[in-house]
Amino acid sequence: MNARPKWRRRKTARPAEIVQAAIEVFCERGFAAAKLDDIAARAGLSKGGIYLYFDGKAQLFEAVVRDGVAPNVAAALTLLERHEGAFAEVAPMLLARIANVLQNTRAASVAKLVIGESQNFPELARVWHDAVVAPGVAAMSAAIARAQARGEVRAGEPRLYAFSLLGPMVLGGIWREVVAPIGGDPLDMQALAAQHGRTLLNGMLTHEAAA
Amino acid sequence: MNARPKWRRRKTARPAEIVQAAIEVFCERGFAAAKLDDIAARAGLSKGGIYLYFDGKAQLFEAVVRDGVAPNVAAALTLLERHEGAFAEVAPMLLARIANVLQNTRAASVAKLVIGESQNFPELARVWHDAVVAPGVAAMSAAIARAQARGEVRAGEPRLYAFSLLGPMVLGGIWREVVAPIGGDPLDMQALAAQHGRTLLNGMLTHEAAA
Amino acid sequence: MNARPKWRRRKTARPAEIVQAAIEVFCERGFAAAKLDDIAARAGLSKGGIYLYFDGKAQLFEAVVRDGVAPNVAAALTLLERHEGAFAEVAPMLLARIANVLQNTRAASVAKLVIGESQNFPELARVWHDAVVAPGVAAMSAAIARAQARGEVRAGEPRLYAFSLLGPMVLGGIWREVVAPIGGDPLDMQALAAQHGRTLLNGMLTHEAAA
Amino acid sequence: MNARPKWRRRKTARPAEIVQAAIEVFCERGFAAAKLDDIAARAGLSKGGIYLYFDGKAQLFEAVVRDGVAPNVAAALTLLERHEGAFAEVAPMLLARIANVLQNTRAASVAKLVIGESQNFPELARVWHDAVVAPGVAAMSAAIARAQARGEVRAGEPRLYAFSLLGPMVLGGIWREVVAPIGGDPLDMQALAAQHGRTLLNGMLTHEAAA
DNA sequence: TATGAATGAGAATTCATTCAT
DNA sequence: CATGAATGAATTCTCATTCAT
Repeated sequence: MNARPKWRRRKTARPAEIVQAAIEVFCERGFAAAKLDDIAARAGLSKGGIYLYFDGKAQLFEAVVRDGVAPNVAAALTLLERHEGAFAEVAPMLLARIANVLQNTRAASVAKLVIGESQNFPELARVWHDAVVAPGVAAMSAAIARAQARGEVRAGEPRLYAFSLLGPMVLGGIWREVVAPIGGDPLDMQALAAQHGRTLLNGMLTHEAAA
Repeated sequence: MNARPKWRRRKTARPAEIVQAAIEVFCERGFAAAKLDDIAARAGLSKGGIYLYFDGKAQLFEAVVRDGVAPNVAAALTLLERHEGAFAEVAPMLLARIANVLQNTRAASVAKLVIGESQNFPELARVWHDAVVAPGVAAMSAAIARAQARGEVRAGEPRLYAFSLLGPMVLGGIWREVVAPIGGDPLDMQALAAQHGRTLLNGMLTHEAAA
Repeated sequence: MNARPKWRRRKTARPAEIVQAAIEVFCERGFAAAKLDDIAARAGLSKGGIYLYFDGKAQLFEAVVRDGVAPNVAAALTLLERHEGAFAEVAPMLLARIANVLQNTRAASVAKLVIGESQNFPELARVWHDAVVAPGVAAMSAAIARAQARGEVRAGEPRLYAFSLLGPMVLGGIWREVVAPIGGDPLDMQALAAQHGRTLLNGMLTHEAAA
Repeated sequence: MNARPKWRRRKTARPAEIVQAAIEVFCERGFAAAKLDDIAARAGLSKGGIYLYFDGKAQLFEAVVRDGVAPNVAAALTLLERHEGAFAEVAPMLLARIANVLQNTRAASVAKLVIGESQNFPELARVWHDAVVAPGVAAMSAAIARAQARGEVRAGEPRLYAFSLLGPMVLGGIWREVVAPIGGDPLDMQALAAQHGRTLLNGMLTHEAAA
């Protein structure tokens, strides 16, 4: 009677806790199969409590996507834009960082989620596009274009080069998410990043840059 | 009294019609959000009728995956295994073919589906792995290893080379499925295949083979 | 082309075959849980074929009840009415016959069925009442009343005597149907009939008749 | 806006209310024909609400059987086991009590239910057997054997005597459940208990005990 | 804030019945 | 006569959302 209330969590911490729990459950089950009950249980509150912080399942999903990918992308982008060195130096660093993020964060899971639900949540896909995909591809393309202007990279569509560079990492992420869990051969993302970087740069760089 | 029967007897054609309708609906909505009612309506029969041919939603989903991807993969594999020419010739053909399949069939949609539901349907993911992924990667790696043995391709892990080769096409498929529909810049798959093939081969081939 | 039709069963035999199959399935599952598919399969025709002979599930059920009990009751009744000997002779014979019927026919199963579905099928219960129960109790009571008139049986309500006589056999039937199948101690119906007959007659008969 | 809340919080009372409603509906319709909608309506909540307290229809059915019979049986058993008087005194009391229970409770209805569904729910039948039938018959047989040892009851299989004693009451219960509702002659259970007790004891007791 | 009982709209699934063949 | 594909109404069970407490 005299004492401590049952809940001790700071109200400011709650939304983040819920999102964290939601990331886990959505990633494990997908949007439709995720139950608010499960999310609430993992977040340590009641189902109804979620509605104090989010308007509903869809809104919670949006929050998950925003919080789950955007930060990592932002970090990668600054790397790209700020770095002033040769493309042959930046590219491997970027690939290694992507490999690292895909290995150590839920980014791949969340991306998978967005991919799977993009038809059902077009607004969401748009958010993701505007916040993640478009800036990422644009920054990448711009960096490549600058490298071309500097004579480091051969002629060619910068955006398609960006696909060449990023595609294998995406495939690697899918592999880790989907194939490895069901018994497929495991994949060393760092090795992939290294060999792919080496090979692709070898194909992209001009003779002068490669020298 | 004047005419049309409520239904027509179509025993042999039905399963394929249902699977076709199911592919459409599952691809549009995802597994959980797909309603048997919709599938039935598109297939031109009643909801209950589906159960004459399939044991339930999950079984229908399995049929969709089997029928929706495997054939295309099989075709690509034979191309790889049968072709006796130089790797520098086969690779571009293969990429072009993949671009073609991703543009003109539902393979990418179905793949997206499997990726999204692989946790909820591990058996399904396994089927897909055994029928599609493992053979594809294996054939690709083997072809690369043979090319290395012939002195055409530089040293390097064959499987990682396969990822380098296929990854951008996968990314392209995702782009077409997810990004383009919500207003992202459209992507020319053939151009991607061409430029990527050129660039990567440039990086993979030995000096002799490149000559 | 030239020869034997696929079906050889005489059309006159069909209804009985269907009823026979229906008795089995209804007794095993109860009315609601019995599937026409099962009945049809056991009867060796298609589900639709049943409708050539019966108007529907309920009508088939009625036929089952009529055919499943009435004949045995009729036989027992004639025994009761025709026999001119002393009650002390008739009663044990009757009990033995009942024991025999309950052991060797589906009468108990069908009775259980009617008991269970009597609320859902009042007409059915009525048929059963009019054809089986009322005549049986009436004949029994009349025989007892005659025996009382002859000074063989003590004073008392004849109908209640009938309950005393028949009740244990009914209980025995239930035991065999319900308790024995799930591991209850088996019951020797003949022994029950014998001991019960001896004991009850001992209590019913007047001193003169018992002498 | 003027008032009544859509629902009231009644956590502790709910299960009993639901079971009560379920007893009614199951007894009236049988297991298969009983609709959860009806049960919910009678219990005063919505269909989905039942699932807060029971896992499904089958589990609710089990609860009904447990709550519907066991208590009455327990009471009867204690009567049998505790009473120290002569069998000639206990037996009529027991029969009168059974008559009373069958007249005033739903025991007969529930028993009918179990009998009808025993094949479909073997676990249920077993519960009923273990909780009701076996102990009842055992206690009865033991009491009779003790009476035989005291020289009150004639030689004979105690269990068969138990059947002789109880059978007519069971038949009476069936009559009230099945025959009376459809217009059969009503049955006075107390009169049956009295006359049957008198008659059967007359046949069971030894000369000394009868004196 | 927080709870969790209650709701109610849905969806999958079953199966008696019909009817074109 | 017979079939069995097709129907569609009925029913169980689920779960996001609400709201009295």
